[in-house]
Amino acid sequence: MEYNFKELEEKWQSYWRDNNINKVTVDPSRPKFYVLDMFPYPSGAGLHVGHPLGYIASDIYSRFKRLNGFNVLHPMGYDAYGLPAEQYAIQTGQHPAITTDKNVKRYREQLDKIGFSYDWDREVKTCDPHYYKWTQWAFIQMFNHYYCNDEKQARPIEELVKTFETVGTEGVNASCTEPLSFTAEEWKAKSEKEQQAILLNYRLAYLADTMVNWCPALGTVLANDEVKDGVSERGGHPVEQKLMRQWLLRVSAYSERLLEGMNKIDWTDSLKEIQRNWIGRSEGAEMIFKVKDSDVEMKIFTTRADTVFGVTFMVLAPESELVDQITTADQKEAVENYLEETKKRTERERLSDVKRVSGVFSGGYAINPLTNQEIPVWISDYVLAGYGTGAIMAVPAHDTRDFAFARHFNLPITQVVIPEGEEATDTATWDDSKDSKAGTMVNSGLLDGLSVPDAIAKTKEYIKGKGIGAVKVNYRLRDAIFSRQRYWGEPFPVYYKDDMPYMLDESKLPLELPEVDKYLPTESGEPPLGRAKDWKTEEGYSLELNTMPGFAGSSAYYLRYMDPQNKEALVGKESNEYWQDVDLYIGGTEHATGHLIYSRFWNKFLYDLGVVVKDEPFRKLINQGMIQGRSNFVYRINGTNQYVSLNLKKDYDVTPLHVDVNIVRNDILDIEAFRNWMPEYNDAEFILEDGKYICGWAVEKMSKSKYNVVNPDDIVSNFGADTLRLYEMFLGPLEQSKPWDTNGIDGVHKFLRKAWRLFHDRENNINISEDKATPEELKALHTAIKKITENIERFSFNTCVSAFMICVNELTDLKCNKREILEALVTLLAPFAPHIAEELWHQLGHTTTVCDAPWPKWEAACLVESTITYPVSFNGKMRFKLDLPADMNKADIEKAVMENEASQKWLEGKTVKKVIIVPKKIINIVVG
RNA sequence: GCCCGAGUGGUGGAAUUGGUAGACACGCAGGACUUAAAAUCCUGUGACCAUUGCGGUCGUGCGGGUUCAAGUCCCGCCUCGGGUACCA
Repeated sequence: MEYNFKELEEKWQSYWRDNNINKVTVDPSRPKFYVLDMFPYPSGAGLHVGHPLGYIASDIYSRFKRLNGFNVLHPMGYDAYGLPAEQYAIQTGQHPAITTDKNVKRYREQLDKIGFSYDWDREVKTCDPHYYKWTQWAFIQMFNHYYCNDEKQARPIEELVKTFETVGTEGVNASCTEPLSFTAEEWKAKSEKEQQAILLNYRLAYLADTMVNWCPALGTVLANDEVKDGVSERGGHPVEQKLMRQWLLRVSAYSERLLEGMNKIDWTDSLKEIQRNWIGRSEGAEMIFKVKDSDVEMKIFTTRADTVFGVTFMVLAPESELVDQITTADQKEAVENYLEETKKRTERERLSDVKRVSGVFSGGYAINPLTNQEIPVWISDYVLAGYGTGAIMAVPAHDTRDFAFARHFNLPITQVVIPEGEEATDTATWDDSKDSKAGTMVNSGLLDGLSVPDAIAKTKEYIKGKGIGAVKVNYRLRDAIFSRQRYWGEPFPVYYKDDMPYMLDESKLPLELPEVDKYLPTESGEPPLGRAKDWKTEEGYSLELNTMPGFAGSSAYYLRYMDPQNKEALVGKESNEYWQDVDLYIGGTEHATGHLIYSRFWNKFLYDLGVVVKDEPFRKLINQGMIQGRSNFVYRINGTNQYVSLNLKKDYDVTPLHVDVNIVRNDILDIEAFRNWMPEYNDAEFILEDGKYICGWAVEKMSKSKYNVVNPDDIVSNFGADTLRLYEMFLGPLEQSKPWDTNGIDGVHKFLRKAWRLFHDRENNINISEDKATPEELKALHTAIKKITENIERFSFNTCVSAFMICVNELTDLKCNKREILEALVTLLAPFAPHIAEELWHQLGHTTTVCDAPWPKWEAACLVESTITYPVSFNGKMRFKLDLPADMNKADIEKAVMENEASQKWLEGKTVKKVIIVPKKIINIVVG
């Protein structure tokens, strides 16, 4: 066997391991580079061929940077807490730690076979107490800090306490759950418990009664980003709204900084856009509407204060606390019925039923502060309690939802904006609200005749001046619910005294996850930790029963990799100052609104504390595309055990059935393997075409049930890790989603064998010439150096592989076996196919690893052409090619073309209007 | 609905700033070597017309436009993928 990938891959993997080739340490004499893959959750199914796509890309880049003299940090670890292991524990009674351990081992085996250059000494696991100690530590810090809006950073809570003691809330501008106001005397008069309750209103990690997404099937609450389309992202179970006392992180305090920070990071526009939408900044005004015959005031948020003359009713969210205060006696029953009805609707029903208009009149009236008009106050679930103030001014003429509501309940509609090029019309004739982004104001008193932007500005001035409102910026981003009623997660370092939460002393960390007899809630409905024996502090205070969510452990793991063994700190100063931040982060786009927001928040908080030197954790981020499955089908003739080949199926009545893609090659079914696949196919019969059974195919999600899962281990054992690596890259651009189709893999495998043969004679002996390279050979090499270097830098790995193929094809044609050429070629190949490169490098006589070889530089002198093959076009259509000296000037080129025999046919009977010559590119002659 | 992204041969894809559309592979067809197979190598391969040779016409989702020249830029649509959605 000539290229024995199996033998040499095992050999070099153990060489790298035994010689600590991938170990990195802080080394200020060299520039650092930090390449990170998104933390994988080790699932029971193991890796399929889609998972390593990003890992291969990041590994190529890491190795490339190392060859260019960088000290590269390239770690890997596991996001080991999670629901699947716990669900499995509930079913089987097996401790989730055992399941997790098993899965981690399997992941590691699979990863090792692909030849990644991870420094495994830095591996972290979120469920390891040495690791989650620092998750708990960070939580304590958040509890002990609040966010100062003036200084735009987190400050110690003691500072706030001091302010309260001296001046009360006077001058305090802090992020809080609800604005409070008290004097120093009032503060001092409060009990310890009352003071603690007030501080929770400011802490960055706080306990509050809040509406949560409760998932009964999973027995836990979920964060907003864990709910998709009203069902849980994991498992797809229904989710309902429920009021519960929960831990939250005040992520919303950092909204503006999270938004601003995106201007200085190199992420894709689409990903930044997703985050911007999720943060949802909107600039508008808060306005106060007095309620008639009462001292109740309604505060509303609007982005269109200019349309205030078009307000014909007000709407409160059903959960708003003003509902009680505004509802009149005679409407009380109707309102209560409505509240009862809305409460029963689950989140899912509400979402699937968006068009249904519902609501009830409260009986109360508000006064429009600009017109002094009385306007009815309604209650409807189309207004959300969680956004703005939970109350709106309705402008039915210019808002779709308000319009639908007004029509349904027969409320008046007043037009206040005339869109450009239109006339005012009777709103009774409208089918829908009118767009009001641009136009002229009408029916608007002092705003009449103004353009929309002018009117907005004028209204803001007016309400500010009159003290009836204020300019305000609102964010859609909610605080993150941080409690989970589950077992398999980090325990909170929290105990309760007099119903108030207190933090454990840092010296007590880590607070380790206790054993429980079952992984289910207790009979009284408490979370699983309620089953733990002696789950209390030494003093006898009971400990928190909730655990932390999945994103807790993944929010600062990139920092821990910098200094994973540190017992004194999450990350040591020296390590953090050296490694700074992640230079390149590769992972899927599915974390756009979860992990990538939370870890940025977490990092900014640590930055405020002075724990880390960088404000943003991930400098450049690339989203690799998903690898979809490519399913194969056989066609069973209905009612028989007979299967008909793809192109003959139209003559029969057939049912397509998924067939395991691993027994199909180039869409041709291995009939014997099919018969042995499942008992029901043992005596299957086939109708063949050209003696073959051809399968149909389709692109679908890669999943067990579709029998289209391809395992990287199988590819490695059939073709080798180097082939797998090259092929995953060759499939297409990294960012693009594409189906996995093993069909093309022969091409890259053949390429590696061809490359091998450049170095060896027919007897497979190394055969290298020390002669000087010819210009042709140098040109082939330097073209490849240039293309591959530039393409790695712009993450275009698929075109790198083509460049390799072209180079090896050319060198094969030139029968080149010169050291001068081949040594550089091996180095270029090392990031992509490290095993074969290491083998050839050693066969070339080197005794140290190819991982530290110098990256070749391309030389312009080797690339210059003496002649250029010009495409000659007439009226833009290429007609023939013409070889001309590269240094020929325009005039001579024109002369040469005009006199050329091939031109005459196109010039005949025509006049030349114009001749365009772009030197070294193209010649175009315009004739008429 | 709104916001992104993408549509190129039978397939994956290439064409970096407007300059030879289809690189590089897969597949397919034919051939060489071989008792045979595997492996390897060679030739052809966008469509249509012509095929005795040359050759010609069309062609990057659709319809327009700018330009000597458009896959690439502009305008209007269509389809697919992703995100988000009573967010005032």
